[in-house]
Amino acid sequence: MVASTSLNVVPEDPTAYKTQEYWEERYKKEDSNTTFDWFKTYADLKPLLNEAIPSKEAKILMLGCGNSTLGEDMYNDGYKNITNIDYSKTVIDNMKERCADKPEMNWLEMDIRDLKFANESFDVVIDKGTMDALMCDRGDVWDPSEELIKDVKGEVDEVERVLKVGGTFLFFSSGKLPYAVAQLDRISKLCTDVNRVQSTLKKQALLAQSPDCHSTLKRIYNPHLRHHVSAKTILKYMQTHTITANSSYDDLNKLLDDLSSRSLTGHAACEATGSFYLTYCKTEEHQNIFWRILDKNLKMGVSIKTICRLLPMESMSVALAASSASFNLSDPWYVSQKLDGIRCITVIRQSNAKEQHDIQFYSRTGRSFQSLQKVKTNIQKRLHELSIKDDFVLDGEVCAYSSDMKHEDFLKAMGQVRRYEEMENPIYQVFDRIRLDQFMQGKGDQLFSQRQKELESFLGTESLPHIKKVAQTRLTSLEQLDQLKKHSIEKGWEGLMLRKDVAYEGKRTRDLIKLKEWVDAEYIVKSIETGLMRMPDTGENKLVLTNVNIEHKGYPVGVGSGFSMQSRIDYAQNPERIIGKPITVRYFSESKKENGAISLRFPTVKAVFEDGERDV
DNA sequence: TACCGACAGTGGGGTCGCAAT
DNA sequence: ATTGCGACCC
DNA sequence: CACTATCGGTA
Repeated sequence: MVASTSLNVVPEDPTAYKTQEYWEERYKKEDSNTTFDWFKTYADLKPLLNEAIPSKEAKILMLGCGNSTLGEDMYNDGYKNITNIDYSKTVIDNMKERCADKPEMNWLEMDIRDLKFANESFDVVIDKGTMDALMCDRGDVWDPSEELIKDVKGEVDEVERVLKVGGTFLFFSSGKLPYAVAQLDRISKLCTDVNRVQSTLKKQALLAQSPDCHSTLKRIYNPHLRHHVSAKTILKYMQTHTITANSSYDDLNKLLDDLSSRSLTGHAACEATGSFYLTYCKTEEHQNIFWRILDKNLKMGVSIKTICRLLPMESMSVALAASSASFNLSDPWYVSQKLDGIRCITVIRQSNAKEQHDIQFYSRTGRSFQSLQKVKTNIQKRLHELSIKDDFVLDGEVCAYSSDMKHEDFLKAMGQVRRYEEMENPIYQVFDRIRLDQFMQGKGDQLFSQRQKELESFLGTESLPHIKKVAQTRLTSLEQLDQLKKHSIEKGWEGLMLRKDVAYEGKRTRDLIKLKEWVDAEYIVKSIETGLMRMPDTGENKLVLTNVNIEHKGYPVGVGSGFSMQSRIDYAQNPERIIGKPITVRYFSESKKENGAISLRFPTVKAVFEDGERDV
């Protein structure tokens, strides 16, 4: 006998499985010796059947037998009294012939919704995958059509009628959910499991145990694949537009890919996403997980770092400074100006193709900058002059300057660096040079002083346009540091950077320290805002204070950083304990927008004075 | 045991691109 | 031309 | 950017 390979018999339209025409055609085309089983063979089911049908003498009715071997296998197992029905004449004829050596078996052409048997004439009725075929309605198994309900009810009613009192209906279903629902279901369950455990090791173990979810997890946590639309936007859109539950997507990942690649934007994105939601998210569980996936926020205490350990993916990490630390002067330290610009990592690859070098600029988080053509041209020129062989990375800050060229203008830099057009007058202030392989590894072997020498030799003695080396001062005494601090304030610098003379490390480290002057001031809390936050200990969401609103020189400023979780909870429950009360806010400086509006840069709460007592 | 680095998750001001209005 | 949102700089 | 809180390994 030949087992049919499903490929050549799978219909283009899956709803065909419920039609008589499809099966008749299929059985006609196939060799009469072909067998086909949707799922599970007799060997799988034997223990179950033996338990459910203890008597070999039982009178058995097989609904929609098709060319399955189930009937024959049962016969060979001792169940002789089997009546097989199917609504395809072809298959019944074929089967009669095939089982000519099994005289006790009956083969009848019949519709399962209209049985021609007397009431109470069978001990056992078996349906294996037949109702599944009946239910092959495209899309929505949770909102079936009238017709489907009628068909299913027809079968069940008939079974009930022909079964003896106390008889058995054995119903085998593949229970297959639409693929997208199964995807959501898997992730949702994994998510609740992972959220429940606190230990990061246990979280990792659980994630490792669900390989089915890995492809989706990988794309959700990939920081370079953004969805460009949020749950909030879709929900809002659905309130003002009618969306039908007939999604053309059957794979969650495909929808997300189309959102990421901007194949879907604007209303089309809302339409497709909303439709997917209505089609597949029928339970609260599935709805929740869908929004979380869309927002790339699974809320289970796992983020990119943990996912990367399990499912390695390309990510860039750079050296970052700690905000303050005690440092031992016996170690060699270098001091330099802290520049108020935008971090820029330049990757320089010496391509084999003669004259051209590959030069790419990246932000601190690995997004590439396209606006630094002027810097690129000058690096290119320098590379020509030197004919350097190895690949390396320049690390520095892209700055824009005020008209007098005395101060960095951060907002001006922001307005130009991340655009597609060329930046007018970028000044790339370089403070480090790392060999590419070491940068990629996030760990090097050259000391900072050695890297500085290489940087100097690359940049040369005469100054290049648009590129400068940041001046480093070797620190010899604490008095010198105080002097430098004073100098920094006089010059109006953002602050100072302290560097230990150590090997490169692509992470936040205390070998690199930033020193800034902060301003403390008191304000009256005008109002508060509340929202949901995930409690780090339990993983539950609670209503808490998210931020307070104050007024600085008549302009509104929000402050949200600095509160402990407990005080957030307390103030959300008792707003009167903070509204109208004075608070201490620490900030870096005032900020001025083009329209003259004033605000505060990096504001944080330091103290709350509720009726004389201080608390945060 | 007490400390500390790595992670996750929360908040601020401000700018751009993009699509809708 | 303006508005609102998402993403991403600090 | 600043900040809080937790886990898990190390001093």
